[in-house]
Amino acid sequence: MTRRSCRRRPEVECRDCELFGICQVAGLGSIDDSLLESVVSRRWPVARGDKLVTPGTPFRGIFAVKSGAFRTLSRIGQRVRVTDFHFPGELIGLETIESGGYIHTVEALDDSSICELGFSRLHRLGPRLVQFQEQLIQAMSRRMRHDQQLCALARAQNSEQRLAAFLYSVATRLNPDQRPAAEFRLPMLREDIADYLGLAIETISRLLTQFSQRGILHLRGRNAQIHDFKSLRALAGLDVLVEPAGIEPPAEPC
Amino acid sequence: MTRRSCRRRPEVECRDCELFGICQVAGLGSIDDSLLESVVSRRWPVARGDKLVTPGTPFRGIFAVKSGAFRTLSRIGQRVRVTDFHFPGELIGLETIESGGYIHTVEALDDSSICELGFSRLHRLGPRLVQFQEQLIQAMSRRMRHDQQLCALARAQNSEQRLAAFLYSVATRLNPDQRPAAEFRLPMLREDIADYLGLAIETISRLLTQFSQRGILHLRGRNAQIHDFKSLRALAGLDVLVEPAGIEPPAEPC
DNA sequence: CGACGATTTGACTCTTCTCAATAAATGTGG
DNA sequence: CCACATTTATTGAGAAGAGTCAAATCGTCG
Repeated sequence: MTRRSCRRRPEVECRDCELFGICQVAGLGSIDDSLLESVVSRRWPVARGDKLVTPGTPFRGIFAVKSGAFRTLSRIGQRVRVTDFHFPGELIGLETIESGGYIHTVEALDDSSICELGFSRLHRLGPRLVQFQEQLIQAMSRRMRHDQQLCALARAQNSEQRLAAFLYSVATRLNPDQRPAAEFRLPMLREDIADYLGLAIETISRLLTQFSQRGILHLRGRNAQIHDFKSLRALAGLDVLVEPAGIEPPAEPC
Repeated sequence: MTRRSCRRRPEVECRDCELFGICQVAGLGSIDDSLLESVVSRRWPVARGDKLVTPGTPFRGIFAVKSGAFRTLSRIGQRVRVTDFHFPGELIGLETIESGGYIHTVEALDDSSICELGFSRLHRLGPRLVQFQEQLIQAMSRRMRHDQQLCALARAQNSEQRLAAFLYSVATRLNPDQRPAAEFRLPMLREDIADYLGLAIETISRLLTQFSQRGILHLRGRNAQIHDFKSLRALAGLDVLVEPAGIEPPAEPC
């Protein structure tokens, strides 16, 4: 295996993938491996810049990012904007199950690889279909909660909080153990971040310089280093006053 | 039937409710009505200001708004903010299926009523469980798509677009036929809107005055009238250039 | 090395927020 | 049903935040 300079292409382990519960139902790692193979297409490579789906692509199944990163482009009125990012272990296409066709574009930000779970082959699961659906419902529910939190942060009052929350989120999602990485590679352009957060690219740049000067984090090109997690969390509005353990909060709003 | 002045309390029809597909599986309107009754608690009244769930409430099932309106309050860091609204026909609690417990507060903005679908009684569906789950997956998928669109609009560059998109969304969601109503009652305070959109309450107020002066819409207290749908859609960034019918868009980003 | 795209920085403008003061609504009790 | 108290909404003025345009660096890749 060749690798260029320090660029590894980390691949998420199946047990850290949102598809895992679903793959397990299909017999992942058991004697029933052939069942899994017949439902999930594993590790399909996607080159940087390639489009996984475009508007009009019919829904055939959901994808799980195995390595790399993707961005979703959506048409908002006359303008095309970045509306989502997808990192290893995350599912793509959940919002399209019902409608039957994609309305946006999903594009690889890096050379990536994905697994695909074909919905047309689900009948092969036979009596395991109920368990499969259960797993899917749980994955969707988890995702909805996550999206809601992210969405709330993206609506935050000021740009500083939005960017801090975004970086914290990316640092966390790029790390298999779901804790923010101290060092990582930002797969998207400043322009993508600006677009996604609804800010000007110059604002992003200035904030990054400022964060760096304050010793919170440092971005050199695409290489990111977080120096002060506590401050970053605070900026992002993620810090919660530590409640005395064991004491239930009263039945008051949040 | 008595009604106070012009204030009806419109109740959504079952066929316009997101729970409908699910209720149908359980035999809504068929000879099997008793099955439905044993799974869905129908038309439970909730007084204005009452909390449907608070942080720590265990998940027992999902709710469907039958009449009235609700808001979701979430703790974002130190601050409690409005993160969602729920109108007749919409489901509440989908993001909590997986985690087992609510982390936010859902509060009635008006006297309202809801149906509850208890998850502990699902086994009574027997062999229909597969169809039930199918319906639930579709409802969740639909909701994810909707939330994504809303979220993208809420991140819009300027306050004018955000507010226009919000009002258009509310006008649509308050109307059973899913087209924006020309006249409706805004169930939430300006403060709720400001909080939800991440804007100052004064900004909301000024924009509303401006919209009114431009003849787009008029808000007197809580009574809203939309005069110019086209302009409102344009402001909200919802206008799409009409593509020549029958011609597929090229495989380009959106 | 050199060219091109990406990012940063500066100067200036426009938008949105904050604080303060009114003005409407809404609710309450007589 | 009216007067008063309270909450909610609007308006104004000045300050801070974020956007725009233009120019200068930085980085990457052939």
